[in-house]
Amino acid sequence: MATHDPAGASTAERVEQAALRLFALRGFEGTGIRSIADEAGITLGSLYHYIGTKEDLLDRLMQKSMRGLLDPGREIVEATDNPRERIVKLVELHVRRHAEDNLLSIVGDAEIRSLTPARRRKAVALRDSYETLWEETISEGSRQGDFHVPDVKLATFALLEMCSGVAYWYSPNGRLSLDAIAKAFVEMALSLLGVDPVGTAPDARPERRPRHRARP
Amino acid sequence: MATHDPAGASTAERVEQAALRLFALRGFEGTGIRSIADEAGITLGSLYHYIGTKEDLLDRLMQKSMRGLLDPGREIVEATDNPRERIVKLVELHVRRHAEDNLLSIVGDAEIRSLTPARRRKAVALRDSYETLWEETISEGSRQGDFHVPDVKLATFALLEMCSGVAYWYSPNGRLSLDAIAKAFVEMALSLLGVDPVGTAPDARPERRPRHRARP
DNA sequence: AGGGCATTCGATCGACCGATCGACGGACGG
DNA sequence: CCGTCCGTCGATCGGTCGATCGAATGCCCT
Repeated sequence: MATHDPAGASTAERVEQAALRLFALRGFEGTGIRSIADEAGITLGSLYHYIGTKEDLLDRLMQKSMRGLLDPGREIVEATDNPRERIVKLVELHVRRHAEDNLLSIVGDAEIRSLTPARRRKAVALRDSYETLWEETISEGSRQGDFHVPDVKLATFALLEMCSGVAYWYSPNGRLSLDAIAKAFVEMALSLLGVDPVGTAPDARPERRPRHRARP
Repeated sequence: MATHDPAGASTAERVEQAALRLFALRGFEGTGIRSIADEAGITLGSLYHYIGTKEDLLDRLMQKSMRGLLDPGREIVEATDNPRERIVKLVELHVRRHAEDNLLSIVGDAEIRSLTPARRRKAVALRDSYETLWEETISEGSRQGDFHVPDVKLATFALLEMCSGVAYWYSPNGRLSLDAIAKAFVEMALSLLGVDPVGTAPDARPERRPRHRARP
């Protein structure tokens, strides 16, 4: 029942985790089905009682990866009016998922190309929907004068890409806690968006430090 | 002599370009040597008069990709004192190369994992050297009070990643010119770094617009 | 105790993988 | 006019790929 790699995981869960590790490490094409079976501790014949084809397995991981971003992303957009608050929550979501589920995120981001056309189209559609959440938020924020970016689409791509990179270097044993990392990325994102340092919170927080740039 | 895919390219050049296209599109492991031969317009047997092994071919592309960033990057660092000017030039270099040589950049960024350990170590060392140029620039800029970032290393990763993303969507026929894209990324990078809007150039340019501007 | 079913296994399939080889050919220098 | 040699080719190597199948096993429910 536990979703996070319990010691006594079922075989199906071990298979999925094994595939995830290997796909993230060596890529889909670079991973043989025998390696997956080995990593899961079963034989090749047994493996095929859990996966349909190798691509079915990838497709399921892919869906899981994108759903884990798109669904909470939509909730955020529906629940938040203010573009500034929205982008803060979107960045936090994106960074946290790319850190906590870094393997799934790597596969989701990098292996779209390994899907056959029909499935790739669906995956691309999901990704586009997710990116649209960001783009509309940034566009709205620019329209309202909260954000100041040279180009909405470029800012969207830049922001998404910079947050996705977390998946490639995050380690739970690293120098910074995930909270600290998320906070830093929110700060950098707002800065990139040209958000006026003063003022999201209407209730004035007196302890706010100068954030960036001490304007003399 | 032309370096950019002349119509009458030599066979060796056609082979390299073919491999580059395919590695960038399908990945190293996802590309068969027969596909490379086909794409280059020769037979499999002939192919092996130009490449050593498939990995030799990748390694050469890899070196080319990293050298194309590291060498000019070092020149910039040596020629520029001011961290602000330095980072502007580094961003321009990185974005321009990831756009103009997007296939080579994609392969260089994504296929390090496909190299065997000895070669991978060398490639990683080159990449680390390049990233150090950025990190030291950002660190120095922070020390001098020009930049204001939550964390130097996080800012380095964020900046590099956001600029690398250009390789995946740039098209010479796109909505924006490469000059415009580079300019926008410089602007976003400086904003992310919390650079004070006023004043890089000591010689006061009167026509400087309000940086982020509200477009009428 | 026994029936039924999910799970596992080893053997095996044809296709494709990266890589090698000897033969052919034609352009060019002597 | 002939020998040399670089580039090209088709054939072929052993190995690995993804995928399938029937038989054996273990477990649960009745």
